[in-house]
Amino acid sequence: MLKHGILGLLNYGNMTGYDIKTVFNDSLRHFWQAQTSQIYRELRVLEKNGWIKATHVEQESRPDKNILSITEEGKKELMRWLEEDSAASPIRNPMLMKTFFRGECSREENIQYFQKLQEKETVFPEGSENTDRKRQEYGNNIDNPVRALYWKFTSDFGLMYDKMLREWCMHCIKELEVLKNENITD
Amino acid sequence: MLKHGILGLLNYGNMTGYDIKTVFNDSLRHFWQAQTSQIYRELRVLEKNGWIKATHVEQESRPDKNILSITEEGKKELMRWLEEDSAASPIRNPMLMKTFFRGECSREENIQYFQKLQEKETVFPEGSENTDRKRQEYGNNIDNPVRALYWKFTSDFGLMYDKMLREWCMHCIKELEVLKNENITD
DNA sequence: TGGGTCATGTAACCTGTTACATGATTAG
DNA sequence: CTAATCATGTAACAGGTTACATGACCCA
Repeated sequence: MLKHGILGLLNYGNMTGYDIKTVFNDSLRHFWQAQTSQIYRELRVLEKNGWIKATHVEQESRPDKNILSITEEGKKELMRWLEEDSAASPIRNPMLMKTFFRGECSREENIQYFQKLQEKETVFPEGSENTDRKRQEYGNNIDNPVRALYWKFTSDFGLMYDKMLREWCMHCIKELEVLKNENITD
Repeated sequence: MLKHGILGLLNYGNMTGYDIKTVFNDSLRHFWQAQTSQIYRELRVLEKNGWIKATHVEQESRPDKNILSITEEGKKELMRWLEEDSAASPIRNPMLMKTFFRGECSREENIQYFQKLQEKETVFPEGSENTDRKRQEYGNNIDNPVRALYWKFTSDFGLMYDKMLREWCMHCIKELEVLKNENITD
């Protein structure tokens, strides 16, 4: 997956490994994160597959860099991946795993637990005003309007997810509050 | 994460590795999936940590089995994990990764793409009637009402997620349809 | 007679995390 | 003076996937 993400970014234009890391961890962090160590490892594989090529550039006031560019083979592979009918994403949600077993803790503790969750497990923890500003900035920075639209789609998903998460937390809290009133003895 | 999930299940009662696999892949599949190979590997680690112990039971008409049970140390570790203020789940969404780069495909293809997504990427692909029935069955099968409630919470999350996913897909399709009408030339 | 269930695993591989390592320049 | 930025990685480990392997019993 990361392989094809990197390929997609290099299809937008040439970059260094450092640039790729920056784009993932700044602009795309609402759907993917990647460590530097993993990026450089995948880059080696991509190069071995003939999907990208590296051009070494010497610099004076900065460390030397490798400028990566996508090859024709790489573009083919990118399109193959995009059009391929991929399997559904595997379901594995650490937050729900813990929630499931939280029945072992007291109801009061769990009301607090859900209150914290709705702040902590959000895609955009910065608050909606801040997120709106970042969204506008990013939209203006992309020259290609179609690409800007698809970025917005992924970002919309994040906003809708966060809204749903808050609603779910409030729903769980409400059910726990009902229990409280029904049953005086905890 | 899987380690503590297994610990949580063994806290409910003794089980074999096979039972654990069945519970994960049947009743808990809406938030976690695990391969047999991984389960048996983790069981060895849990035993090495002294959190569970195994009792070998010989059988005649069935293969011998190892009945796993949680130790006092294991219960402590389970509670430590439950109460620990865990980090937010890492954000890594393969579906959004592909969506982001789908700008490279035609608008028509992408309308179809989103139409498929809302069926394919759901937590409960069986349809809501079927899911409702399974939810009731499961709820009735758990003798402990608190545990049944927390199972329902995780299952509610799945239903709300699926609803949100469908809304998001429809939202994206709508925006693509608007583009169609604005711009006659694709 | 063929497929599902019970029951155990191993081996190789791929993906992601954590910690470490270097080092100059530049902005506050 | 200190922190951030640019720029590259390695090593070890943890977690998850895929493929393989065995074998009896039971039900249709």
